[in-house]
Amino acid sequence: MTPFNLKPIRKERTLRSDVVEQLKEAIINGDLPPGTKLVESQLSALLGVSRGPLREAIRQLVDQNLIESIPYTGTYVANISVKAIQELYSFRTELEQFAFKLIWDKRDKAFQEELKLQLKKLTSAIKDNDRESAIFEELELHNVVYKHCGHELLEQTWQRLRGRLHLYFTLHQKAHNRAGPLLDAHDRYLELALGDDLNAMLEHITEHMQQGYNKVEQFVSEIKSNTL
Amino acid sequence: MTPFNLKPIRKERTLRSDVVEQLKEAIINGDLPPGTKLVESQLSALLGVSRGPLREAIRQLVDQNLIESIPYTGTYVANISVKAIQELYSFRTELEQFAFKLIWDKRDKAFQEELKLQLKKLTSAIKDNDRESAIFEELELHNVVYKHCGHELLEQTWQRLRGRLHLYFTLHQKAHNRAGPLLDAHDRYLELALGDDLNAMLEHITEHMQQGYNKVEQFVSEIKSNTL
DNA sequence: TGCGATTTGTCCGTATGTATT
DNA sequence: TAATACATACGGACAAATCGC
Repeated sequence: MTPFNLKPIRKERTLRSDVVEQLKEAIINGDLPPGTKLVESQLSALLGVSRGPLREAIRQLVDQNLIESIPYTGTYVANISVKAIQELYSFRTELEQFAFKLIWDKRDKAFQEELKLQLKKLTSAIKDNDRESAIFEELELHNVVYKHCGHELLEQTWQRLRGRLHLYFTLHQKAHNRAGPLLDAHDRYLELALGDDLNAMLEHITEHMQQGYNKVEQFVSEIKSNTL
Repeated sequence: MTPFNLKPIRKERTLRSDVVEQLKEAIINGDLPPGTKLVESQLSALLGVSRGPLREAIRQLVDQNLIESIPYTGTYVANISVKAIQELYSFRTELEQFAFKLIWDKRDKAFQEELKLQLKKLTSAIKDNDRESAIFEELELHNVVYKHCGHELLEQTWQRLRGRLHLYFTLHQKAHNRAGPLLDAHDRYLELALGDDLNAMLEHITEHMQQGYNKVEQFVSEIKSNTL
């Protein structure tokens, strides 16, 4: 621990950014289920902001694939589909493999410690049976990797996937009332991430993602077939 | 040619989307040089739209990395930097390799023909010494690949890079008054893309991108050192 | 088919917050 | 410190498009 481990002061505070955060939260937590129609007048009244900033916030969430927008018709919380999940996981596999290729020779002490710490947090959340935290810490674990790559474009792209991924995890957890996907076998992930065999790590990512995909895909299929 | 090869009617026509296109054009063509401050009141008067749609459009261009925004201070046309170019090219390499892995076993007649046609357009533009078109057709060539992958997330990510890439090409061309990067050796690209050796294609992409990066990086370094 | 209600898209005037000089 | 310029935000109004009846 460094003596002055200060939190970054929240710069960039605008109403728009606040609204983005709140809406994202609501979607990710499942308070606004997929398909929900977002009516501007209602939302602006609910949030206590005017339509201007709200519309700008919605635009940003559309870019993050959390909201779908049809001109002159309406905006809706993003729906889930097997194809979208397929794409998300296959794309994520590539992203994370790229990340490890980038970071491999730059894995300093700080990185290693942060990764270990994050795994502890995740394990702890799982042990406490705190599902919501577990999902968050799971994503934070991967986030550590992206953060340390020093590749802004990559990190930015990851952030744009993260919300959607979080949503899937939450839905999965709510549907089954048990731990979401990927919440185990993280020891192996860490071991390889700190080891010295890059190819083994890359392979593990492929398997890791495949496992996660299988679980999510299965449950989405169930939902879809139930609602027919 | 199919008998009814109708162009899709431009749905999604809103003032915002028009402004996005116009601003993107202006930035990409170099009419709005990097670093230019965009003053809302001036721009809205110039474009003949109110500040509402303009602000929403700006938000979208920020997400495409064509505009940088500092809250309560101003928005500026994105600046160029060696690091940004490095990131763009390394990331693009991964994207395009992923694209070819996806499309490899799905390369039907339509894909092959479209790729050939697009190369013709590019070659023609180069021969006519039409630099602006050449840049566009170059990007269109790669676009064909992404389009045929059937992977929305991938294509979307590509589109978000495309503007920035276009900007680099334009700057390069304006600075040197000669063809931008990557405007040769496309025959080899096509040959491999239609061939049956995926690994050769993947390797070629790495080299292809590396070449392009070298040229752009060099010229950016020149600019930077000139303005010291 | 048309009509009316609802909602989005857009404009404008105004007020406040922030950075810069 | 004050003043200026501009971004941010508000609220009311109207136009345009969609959808249900």
